[in-house]
Amino acid sequence: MTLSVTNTLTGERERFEPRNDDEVLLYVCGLTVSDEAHLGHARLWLHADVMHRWLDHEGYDVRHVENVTDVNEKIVARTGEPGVGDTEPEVAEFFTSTVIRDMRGLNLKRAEVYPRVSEHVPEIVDLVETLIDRGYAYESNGSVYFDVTTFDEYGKLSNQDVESIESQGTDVARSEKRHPADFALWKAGAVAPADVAEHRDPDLDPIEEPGGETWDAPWGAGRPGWHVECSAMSMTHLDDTIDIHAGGRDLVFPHHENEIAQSEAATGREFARYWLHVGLLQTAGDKMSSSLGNFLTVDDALAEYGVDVVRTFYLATAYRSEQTFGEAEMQEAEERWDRLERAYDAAVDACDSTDAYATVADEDLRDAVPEARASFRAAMNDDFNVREAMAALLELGTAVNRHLDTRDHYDYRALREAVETLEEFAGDVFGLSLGDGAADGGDVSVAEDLVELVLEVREAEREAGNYGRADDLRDELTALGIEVQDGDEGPTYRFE
RNA sequence: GCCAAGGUGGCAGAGUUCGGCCGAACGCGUCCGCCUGCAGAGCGGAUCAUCGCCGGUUCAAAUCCGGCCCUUGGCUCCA
Repeated sequence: MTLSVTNTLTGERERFEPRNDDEVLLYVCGLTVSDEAHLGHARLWLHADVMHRWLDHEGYDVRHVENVTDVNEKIVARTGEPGVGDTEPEVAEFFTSTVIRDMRGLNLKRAEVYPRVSEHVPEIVDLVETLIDRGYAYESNGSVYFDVTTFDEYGKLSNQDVESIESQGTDVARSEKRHPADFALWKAGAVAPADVAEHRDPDLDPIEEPGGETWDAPWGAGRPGWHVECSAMSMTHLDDTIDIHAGGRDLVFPHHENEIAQSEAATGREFARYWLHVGLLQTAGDKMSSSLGNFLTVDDALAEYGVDVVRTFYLATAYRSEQTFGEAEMQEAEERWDRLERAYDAAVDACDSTDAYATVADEDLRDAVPEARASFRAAMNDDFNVREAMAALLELGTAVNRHLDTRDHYDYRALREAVETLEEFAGDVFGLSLGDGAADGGDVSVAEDLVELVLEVREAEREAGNYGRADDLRDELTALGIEVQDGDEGPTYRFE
């Protein structure tokens, strides 16, 4: 069973064959740290994370690099905001710290490195010089532009002709360019007040002076253009040619198109073998976007739903499709996650119970485990079809529940294999926290003792026929986030 | 206008790469049954889809071909 992926470059599903048999170079286009991350950004992170985890699981050594763009007009636009920072580096550092907090909160596997643009200016300057030397770029008025007419394959990623691409940039920039589709590799000087005005909070004082960091270059002081960073950092930290370059679908043009042009023009080699693009998160018809103001931050979402529900939400849709965010969708995610976790918990409890016998065999459950494993692997290898893979896990959960429901004595071996399968796939590959649901803060053991004490009292009331009192106790526990379930062998409970 | 991605049941959303296992998955919702003092969870069952429209190819199409309609994204900062 081999992995196949949908490559934007060819528009087709292709068998995934990395440059080296056992190593995958993965570059993820990270975000510009000019604001807190929202659920749209997190969707890319989650899918990149699951890809990383799956490749890991399949035995590849994954070298994952994810950039942090800390040089940008929008960051300059926020300088002087109370509590954020006075300079471009301060603002960038502030939001970078929130991004790292969010990534941890989402239980993402760490990338090998999170390179910052501000620390790679020398590499960027080298790249620009190379492009000028090789005749692909030209200096104009202190800025440097990539000449799209010199790169025959320009437009190959987004399937466009150079002539059909409308001109980019401001009037000033256009006047400096030879071809309207040429794009900036280096911008002369600091950021002009006019360039930040549209990003500036109208309640704050407008920025009057040119701002932001500048660096010296052979063409004079200035700032990197907004596409070179990824080329330079990808080649610096990985290689001239990498295996997977992932990003949001909105980056196909111009960002990724320009990355290909500048990288391949500079090295003469293929820049990335597989281009994977994650569909955008929609909210009620529109994409979720900072500029539209219709977003929920990662931090708020984690506080409201918890990491497992948020991850399960993303696992409900294949990465390349668009996904809709809404209250109903989050509730469904909660149900799905609860269902999976309950089945897992039930299987663990059954394994530990005295009804689990080594001599009992349930062929249905024994068959269900390898079936689930095979389905999961097939789904993941089919362009990371996470929803299909989750379906396999949920079906295994149903098989476990059915076994527990219909048998007096449990098949220990089959249950143990089911538990291990869920831990391996739902836990390691999907990054869900099975088995440690109550482990987030507080003195859990005391809490458990107290709950059990309350339940003992409640049982006494039930036996005495005082159901009203018993129901009150249950309601109060529910209000505290403790779900009580009465079964044949007394009550069980779990923390929400 | 140009480029791209989509249009599948009440919702959400797989399946389209390699046509038949799709009489359409998983889940949510609704209804019934089992279980239960009740509830919940679980299990069983039911409900619910002429797979955007029209035409074509084929023994066979959600899946291939052609045309059309609609939605979203990109072409300006954007994951």
